[in-house]
Amino acid sequence: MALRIYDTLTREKREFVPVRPGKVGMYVCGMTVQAKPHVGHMRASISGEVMRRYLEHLGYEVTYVYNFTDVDDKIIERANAEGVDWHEVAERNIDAYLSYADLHNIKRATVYPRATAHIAEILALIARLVEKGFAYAAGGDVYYDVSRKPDYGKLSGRRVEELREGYRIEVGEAKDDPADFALWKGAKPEEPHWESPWGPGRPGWHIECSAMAIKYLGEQLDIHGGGQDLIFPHHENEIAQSEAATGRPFVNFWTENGMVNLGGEKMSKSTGNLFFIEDIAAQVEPEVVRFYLLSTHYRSPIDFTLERLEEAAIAYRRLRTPLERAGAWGLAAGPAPGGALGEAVAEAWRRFHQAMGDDFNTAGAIGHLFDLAREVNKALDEGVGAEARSAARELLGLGGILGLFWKAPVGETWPPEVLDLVELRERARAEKAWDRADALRRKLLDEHGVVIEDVRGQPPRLKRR
RNA sequence: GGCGGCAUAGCCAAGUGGUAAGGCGAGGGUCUGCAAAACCCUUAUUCCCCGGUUCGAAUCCGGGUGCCGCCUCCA
Repeated sequence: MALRIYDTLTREKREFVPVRPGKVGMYVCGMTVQAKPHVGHMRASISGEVMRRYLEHLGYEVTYVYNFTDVDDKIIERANAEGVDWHEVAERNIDAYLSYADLHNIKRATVYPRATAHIAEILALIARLVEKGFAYAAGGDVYYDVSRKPDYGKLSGRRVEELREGYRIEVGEAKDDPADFALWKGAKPEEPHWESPWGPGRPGWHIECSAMAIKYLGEQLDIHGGGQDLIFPHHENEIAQSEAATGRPFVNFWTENGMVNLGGEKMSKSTGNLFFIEDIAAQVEPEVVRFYLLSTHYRSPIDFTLERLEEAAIAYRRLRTPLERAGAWGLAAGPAPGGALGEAVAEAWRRFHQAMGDDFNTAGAIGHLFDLAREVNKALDEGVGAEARSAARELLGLGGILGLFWKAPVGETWPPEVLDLVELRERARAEKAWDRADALRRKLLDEHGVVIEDVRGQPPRLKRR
C-alpha cells in the first residue's frame, strides 16, 4: 500500500521512497531537558512514534533517534538555582520523560543520544564547516555564516535580509552578521565547558542535532520530526549546517507536528493543570491520552482540556467495549469471519490503511475503527461467537498498529462489601423486590463507584464508575 | 510588518474534483422488571464570505474576513 507523506520543505505530499531500500532513518527533535516533560513533548513523541510504528508495520526497518539536548542556558540556570550539578537536572528530566513515555506506550527509540555525549562529533562537524568556509571563529565563539549558502531560509520561507533587519547583535556576541548563529559558545566562568580548537566552550543550540543525526542515520535522513515551533530557527539551521557540511540534501521529509493549546490559550504553566505530563497522568488514563492525541491529524493544532479528554474517554470506551466483550486479548486465531462481518473486517482494514497511507491520518483511521467496533458488537449481540471474536481480534490488531489497546483488562478484584451488596441485590431481584434491588444498585454506585450491568443468564458485570 | 497554517453540524473531527466518515451531545425506538451496555433511526441540501475555472468544487484559482503559530534557544 502506498505511503504518501507531507514534506514541510516542498509543501507537498509525495510518495515515500526510502534512501536505502527497506530501511528508514528517522529523527525526532526531543526535549531540551531544562524542566519536566510537558504535553507538547508528548504530542511530538507520539506523532513521531506512530509514524515509526506504521513504517515498521509496513515492513521497514526503522532506526529511530530521539535526542536529549542536555546542556543549555536554562539547564545551567536551574542547576544554579537549586545548587546542584547541571547533570542532575538533565538526568532527572530525562528519567521523567522516559517513564512517561513508557506509561503512554511510546516505544523506546533505537537510540536516545545526549548532546554532551557527542562533543567530539559536534566539534568535528564544526571543524568541517570552518574548513569549508561556512563558519568562522570570533571571540571564542564559532558562528555559522548564513550568507554563504543562498538557500538559507528555504524551510521556513524566510529571507536573510529580513532577518537581519529584525535582529541585533547582543552584548558579548562577536558575530559579523546579526543573522548568523552560534555553533560553539565560548565558556563563561562557572559554566560547564569542553576543550575545543577555538577554546573552551559548549555547543550552540542547533549543531547537536545535526551531529547526532548524521552519526546515527547518515548524511541523508528519511524523516525528521519535531514541533512546528522548531521550524525556525532550529530546523532551518540544522538544514543549513548539515547541507553545508555534507553537500547533499539533509532530510527527505520534514514532518513537524502542530501545537498543543490549553483551553484555547497558548500553552504555559499558568494555563491550568494539564501542562506537565505528570499532572495529566494523574487525571487521565494513559490510553485515553494517547487515543485523544491520535484522534486529530498530527499537523493540526489540538486543544488539550479536561472536557475534551473526558469526551475522548467515552469514545475510547466505545472502542474497547467490543474487545472486552469478546475477550480479544490473548485470543488464539479463530475462524475468519465470513459474510457481512467478514466484509466489515476487510473494509475496515482497507480504509484504515488508506488513511494511514495518506500522511499518517490517524484521525481518519480511528474513525474506521468505530465502524468495525459496531459490527463486532452486533455480531456479539447476535451470538455469532467464534467469528465475532475473530473480528474483535482484527479490531485489536488495527488499534495495535496505532499503539492503542495495550492494556488487557485485568481481572478486577472487588472488595467483599461490594460483592455482598451485589449478592443482596441478586436476591432482591430473584424475589422481584425491585425497589430494594434499585436501592442497592444506587448504593453500589454512590458509595463504591461501581456500575452494575445485568447480563441475561449470567452473573452481572461490574465496572468502575 | 514578514513567513506558515487553519476556517466542515450544538461541540470535537476526517474528507485535495464526482455529489458531506467517525465520535460526543440531543431526540425517538429495540432489548431490560427498571436501568446500564449494545443495536436501529433521526440530528450539515451543505462545508467562513465573494468571484472564477469545470459537465461537476468543501476540495482547484483569485480576492476578502476571522482565528492560530513562528519570527534567536519553546515539542
